[in-house]
Amino acid sequence: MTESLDNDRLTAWRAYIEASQRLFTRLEDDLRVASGLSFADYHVLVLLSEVPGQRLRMGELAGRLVFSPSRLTYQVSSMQRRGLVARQPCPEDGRGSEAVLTAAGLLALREAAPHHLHSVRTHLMDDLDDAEIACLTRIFTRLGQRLQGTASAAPSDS
Amino acid sequence: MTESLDNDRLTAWRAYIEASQRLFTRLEDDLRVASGLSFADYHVLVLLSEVPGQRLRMGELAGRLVFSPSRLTYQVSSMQRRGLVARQPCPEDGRGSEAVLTAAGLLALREAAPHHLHSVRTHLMDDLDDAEIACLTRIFTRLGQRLQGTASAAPSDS
DNA sequence: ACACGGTAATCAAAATTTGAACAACAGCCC
DNA sequence: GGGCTGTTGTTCAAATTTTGATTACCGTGT
Repeated sequence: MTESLDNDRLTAWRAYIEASQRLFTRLEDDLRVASGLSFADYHVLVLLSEVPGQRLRMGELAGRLVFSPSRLTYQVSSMQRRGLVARQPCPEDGRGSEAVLTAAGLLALREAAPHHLHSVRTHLMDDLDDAEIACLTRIFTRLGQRLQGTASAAPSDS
Repeated sequence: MTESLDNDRLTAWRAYIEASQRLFTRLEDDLRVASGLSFADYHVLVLLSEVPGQRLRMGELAGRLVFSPSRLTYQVSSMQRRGLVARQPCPEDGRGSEAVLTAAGLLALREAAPHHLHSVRTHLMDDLDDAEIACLTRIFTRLGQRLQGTASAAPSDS
């Protein structure tokens, strides 16, 4: 039973995974140097800034960040300590709580965004032509949607 | 000076990063369930298995894995405990040491590979047509090469 | 041979992440 | 209302990762 990928696909896979690893590392370094934020910090700020009321339920936030619940708790606590977000009990559901963007958080985001976007352009986007952008978008949009639904762990057979 | 990405590029960037995050998480889960190996374990085994003598210097290995030196030390120690690799002093350079693939390690790789490749196919590759494969390869091969050389942290201006 | 500046890897302590167990609450059936 | 059962978040301990020294060794110059 040939479970292996053909050569072209294997090549694609390896290139993708290694370059992505390098890219993420590089972007995170740049971001930390420029603004003292981690990638996760930045991502939280972006998500909160884009939603009406600048607030999000913990679970919702965890889902979008692809974070485990306890990791999110830690992340938000850390940002709370630094004044970037506040934590408030959820009005509609007494169990829940929501993270709210603070003025300081918004400021930090405004401050960091130009550097970060510049970094993304420099390391990735400026090197891609329009066709490649389109291709990238198509592939990963589809992939993202497909991975949303399915549950984890589908061992091939055995 | 508009440092922001145009809309198409921003969309591409977001799709890419979120889907990649999800994909890596999923693949790692699958791999762990199927064979008890972490992604890093697997990657180490692959790299070692492909090189003549099945051995690699610590630094070389760290470079390819995009790991910090001390993380690699920990990783290799862990695999050594489980018998997947051995650690040997480097003949040519008394400072160095090299990780060597053991029989058990090779076996573990042979055992895990079909599951993992199946997983990669299922979650990513089977959904891509030939043009997309080609595009993916082109983009990330180029990116990987470009990121090899450059040093980190290039703050935009300030 | 001996000291010097530089590199490879490890070690110890601090920070982060995971996974299991837990507390507080919602929604529902009786 | 009172008792289940499933959610939502948090907490705690253990495992992992990072950071900053520290050790051992190379190559060079004296």
